[in-house]
Amino acid sequence: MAINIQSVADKAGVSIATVSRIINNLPGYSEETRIRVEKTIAELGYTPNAIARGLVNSRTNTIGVLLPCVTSRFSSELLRGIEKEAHERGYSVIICNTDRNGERTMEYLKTLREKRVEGIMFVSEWMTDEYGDFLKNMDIPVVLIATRKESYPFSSIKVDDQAAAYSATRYLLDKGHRRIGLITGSPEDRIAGLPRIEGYRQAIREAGIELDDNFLAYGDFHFHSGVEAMATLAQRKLGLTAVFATSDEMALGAMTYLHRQGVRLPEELSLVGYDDTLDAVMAYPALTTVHQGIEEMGEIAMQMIEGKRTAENIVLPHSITERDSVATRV
Amino acid sequence: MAINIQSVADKAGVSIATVSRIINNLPGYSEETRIRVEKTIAELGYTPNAIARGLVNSRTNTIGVLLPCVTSRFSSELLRGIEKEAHERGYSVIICNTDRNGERTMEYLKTLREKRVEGIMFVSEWMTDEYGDFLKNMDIPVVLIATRKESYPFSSIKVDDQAAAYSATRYLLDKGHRRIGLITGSPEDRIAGLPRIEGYRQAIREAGIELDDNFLAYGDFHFHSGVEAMATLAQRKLGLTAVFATSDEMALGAMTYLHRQGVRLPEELSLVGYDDTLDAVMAYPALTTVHQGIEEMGEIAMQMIEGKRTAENIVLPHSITERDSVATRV
DNA sequence: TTTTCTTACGTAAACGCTTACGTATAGTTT
DNA sequence: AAACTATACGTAAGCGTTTACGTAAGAAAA
Repeated sequence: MAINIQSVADKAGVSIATVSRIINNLPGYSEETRIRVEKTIAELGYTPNAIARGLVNSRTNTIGVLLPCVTSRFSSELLRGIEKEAHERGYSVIICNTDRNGERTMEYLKTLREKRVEGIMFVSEWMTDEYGDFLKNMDIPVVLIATRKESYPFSSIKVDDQAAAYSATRYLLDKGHRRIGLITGSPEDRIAGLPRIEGYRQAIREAGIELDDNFLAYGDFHFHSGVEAMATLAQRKLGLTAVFATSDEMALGAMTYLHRQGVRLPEELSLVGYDDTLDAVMAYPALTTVHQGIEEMGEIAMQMIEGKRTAENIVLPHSITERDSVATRV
Repeated sequence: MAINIQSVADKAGVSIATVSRIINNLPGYSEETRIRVEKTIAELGYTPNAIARGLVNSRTNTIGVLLPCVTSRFSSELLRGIEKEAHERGYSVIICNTDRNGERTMEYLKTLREKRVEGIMFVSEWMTDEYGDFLKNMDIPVVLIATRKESYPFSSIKVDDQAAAYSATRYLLDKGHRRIGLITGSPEDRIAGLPRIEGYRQAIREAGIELDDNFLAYGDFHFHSGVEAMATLAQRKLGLTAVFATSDEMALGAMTYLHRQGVRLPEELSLVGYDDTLDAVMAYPALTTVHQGIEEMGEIAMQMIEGKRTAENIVLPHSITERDSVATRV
């Protein structure tokens, strides 16, 4: 049988209460006993059982993170921020890869509830009523990352997608581009799809350019869809001088297509991405992109969970980080 | 107060034992009571407390994964495999980002021990005696991924680094290259450094080419070190026609440097990477690289943990996945 | 009819802790 | 000297489960 607090107490000749006080740094024992008990703890190699502890003080020091795709750079960088902050504050993080699957998501939610996690982060996905009701019922802090849902009392942290897309498009406009394509998520995607399309449209409209849906091509934010979307756009022969892709990965996809076609970047075509992940710096030419402090988002999310601040909605500032994928059009 | 098994029992007019039997699908109750209890469970929204459960049957259904860097593609893809298999088997996974920091690693190890995880995966890093002794003491299945340590009774799963590097170099040789540079980790790195250098050397030697340390440049497996290493190699004016970089990220770094210098790829210089992550497919030209089934490694690792198979050492096969970054030299 | 099984439960101990409360001793006040 | 206080503990209840064991009632076997 594994050694527990009782074994320590027995061997040290004290009660378990005293041992407990000592390991928890509470007052109520002499220096002498402290030394003796600590010595026996070391000798026995005793480790307090967090499960038993959790049972009595209903604390698990654990949070759960639900994300649609662990392998995306966005997720990785976010996770890094979350994990860093969590570790500093003594929390462990359980990851849940939902694969955008509703059933899977509910399974995870149930597991997290059974395991009594003390907070949940819900990343990048549309919050359905099923998830929302369930989470509300759990009655623990939940923070929505890169997504939002007004109708639930959950905190959220994100960038203003529409404003960010507006900035990106505007940036291209300011560089003299007039014929700007958009590679984007579906307009039915109310999180990362529609708002960015609207931001793009707004900028185009304001510049006095006529809106034309032929300038839009749709993808799923991943690489391959980016190459295909770019191919679609190219086939339409629109005389584009720039393209804004609403994820770095899709921008890289577009680049690959363009390279294959022998298009010189950025001389013949400028490209702007979205996210500012490592992909952007690793691209050639390095990608000018919409910066959102992804790691920072994770850190703040963790703080929100611990602060037990509820229903606070943070909109993080965005910016354009300029690299080498955009040329000025004279 | 939260509702527990007692509330359910009271409301349904049975004992907690019966409720327990019902939720655990054990025999010992009539169909009639089952229905009634299940109804009250639903009404009350009762969820069994995994913490309490864990306390009595000392099972947590949780494993811990220690990795040096969550943001690398290797980690992401591995994590995906682990997570997938874990979820299927009813396990949760706690991630621990060690940042290659010994102190941090020990902290995590201690936390994981207190939380009574049922298995630990240790990824990509050198297993020190401090870690090893600690893990051995925990007396739970541990599997070493992409690393190995004979002196401990831990399972491991990895590719034969030396053989893989040999294959990659040999591949280049077979394509007619004779002047092949190597961008690699430090020879002091006994996991991913030295063995790959040795594999490279072996192939070069076998081809009857004289070994020259000027053909080697060192990096840390990440992007920036790749561009710098390539710059170093270029400055030495060795007349290289090919370079083997022992990580995809470093290969992309090399590509970026070469693109900047206007070197045509692969016509003027061929490049081979290592890992076969998404980075390789997203590069331009798409990177020919050493394939290791990363996701599969994660899956198998999880199976090893659950199977409680101990001290089994799996060497996964590797292969070269050909893409567009290598030209044949006539 | 008596004995034996089976079914359908209930009781209570155990898992490893934390913590409220009690108590004995020694020291300090009055 | 009596009363009080502080210190250094120990006792035991409780956290929410699982499960070994006991039991009462009915069915089947003798």
